[in-house]
Amino acid sequence: MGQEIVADLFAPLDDHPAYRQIANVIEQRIVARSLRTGDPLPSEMDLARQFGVNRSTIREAIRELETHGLLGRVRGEKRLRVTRPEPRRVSSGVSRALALHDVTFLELWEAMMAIEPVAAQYAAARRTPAQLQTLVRAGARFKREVADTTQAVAAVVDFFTAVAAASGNQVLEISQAPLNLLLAPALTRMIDRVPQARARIHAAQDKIADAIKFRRSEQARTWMEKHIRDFKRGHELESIHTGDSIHTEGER
Amino acid sequence: MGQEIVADLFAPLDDHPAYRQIANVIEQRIVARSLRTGDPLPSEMDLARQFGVNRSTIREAIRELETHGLLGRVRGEKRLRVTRPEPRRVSSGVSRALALHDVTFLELWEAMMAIEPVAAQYAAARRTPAQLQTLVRAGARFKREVADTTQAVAAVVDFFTAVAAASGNQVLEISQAPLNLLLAPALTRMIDRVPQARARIHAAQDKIADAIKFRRSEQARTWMEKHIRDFKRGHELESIHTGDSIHTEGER
DNA sequence: GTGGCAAAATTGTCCGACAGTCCGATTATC
DNA sequence: GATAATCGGACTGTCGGACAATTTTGCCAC
Repeated sequence: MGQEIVADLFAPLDDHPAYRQIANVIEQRIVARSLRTGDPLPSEMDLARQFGVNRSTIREAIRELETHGLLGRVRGEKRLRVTRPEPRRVSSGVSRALALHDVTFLELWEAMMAIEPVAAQYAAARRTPAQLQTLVRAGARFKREVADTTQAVAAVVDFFTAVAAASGNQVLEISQAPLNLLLAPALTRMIDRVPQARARIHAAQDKIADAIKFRRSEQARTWMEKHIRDFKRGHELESIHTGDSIHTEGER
Repeated sequence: MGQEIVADLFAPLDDHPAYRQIANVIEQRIVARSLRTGDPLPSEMDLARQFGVNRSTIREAIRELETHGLLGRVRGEKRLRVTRPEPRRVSSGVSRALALHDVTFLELWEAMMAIEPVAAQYAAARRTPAQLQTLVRAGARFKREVADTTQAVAAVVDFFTAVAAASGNQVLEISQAPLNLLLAPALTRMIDRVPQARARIHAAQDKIADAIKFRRSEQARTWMEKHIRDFKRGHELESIHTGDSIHTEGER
């Protein structure tokens, strides 16, 4: 705590290995749009020649970009091409990170309170018919599958995803996505232990979907707020929670 | 657009290459906490032996996990160890994704409106003295560097980061982080063209910092709202914007 | 232009090698 | 006895070459 803070005279020079440097160079080309989405990447041997390194090195660099979702290949194709990172892919990384950081339910809930109502509000204003439909379908699916916990939880997640997608705001959408994967385990426990949860969720989804359907922004927002608030009450009711972490306990 | 949507009967089996399979296996071990944070990974040759593949293959798998931030090495060390993905690292991936998706300023702004005020509110309630200090420092830095656009913008970003960090909510923090990298370019343009921007930013930061200092949640939230709203006005004033995309135009 | 086919190119994986460096143990020094 | 210098082993980063499987391409016939 009380250690002396002295401005270091020299910054630690971190020598990036070649594969990382190469990855960075290519990445910059992509974000600078010098390589455009859909463009095929030169062959590995070609890249190796251009960068003056071995093919193995190139491959390691490429792996890096591939996992970032900046490179990918269309099914059945061999050549890599520049790809736009899909929200789903990116968000899964975020939620994995959050899970490893042992976020509490309260943290998740607060974030949901911040994002979901706003998303619902904009969704009411901007949803397309198609978006409305997937949203309604998710609601219907929940109603149909109430009995099957796994399915029901998946439907809830889909509902939130649909709302976010309908918001017509990519930033909100991608901000919301990671919350879903965190919500699932918590919701699963809750929905099993709190009897009235299912009914309340169904009712709320109905109201929200209606509001979005009839383009009532304020209502959509308000109902979504109530909906999320309910989650917190449900979680408190569940109350026999062993720990604070959302994360399902790993084995010793 | 109007293409038929039929639920496929069979999912296309994509034969994951070995390096991907291996990456998945190790990743699952990590999220299941069977490999715990800080644990050193076996040597590449050892892993190659265990998985029964060549070291090159192992290396490609490892690259994948390394870029996800699940593996890393402490400076100057050679062996990889299991790491917790840092918010910054993860968020940079998200904002790169968003940048490639050509988010508009409005989208960014709406997301900021959703997240930042809430973060400020919780920050007022929960900030530690240290967090308050870094926050105040960022504000001071802005004041000091108003003349230098680059520095000033960096200070603004730092301010937001500090607020989010002080919120004591990891989910909010990690949700907020990507917004910063998107904000920077937009803010840079704005701050240069709208004369009164700097003064207003400074005033707002002062108010927000004060509210957080004296633990006034509502004030913190309200002032942050005003602050963000100002950005939108600034952006409208700037108005000679060539396109909607935040992204600085890439060359042909 | 279309279809079909063989050749060339490309990817995934393997093997072996070597310099540079980090780590741990051993030995030398105060 | 504690600390500092030294040495060998273990690893990583990178390289070169190789090969099967599969995709892409060029070409020819229709």
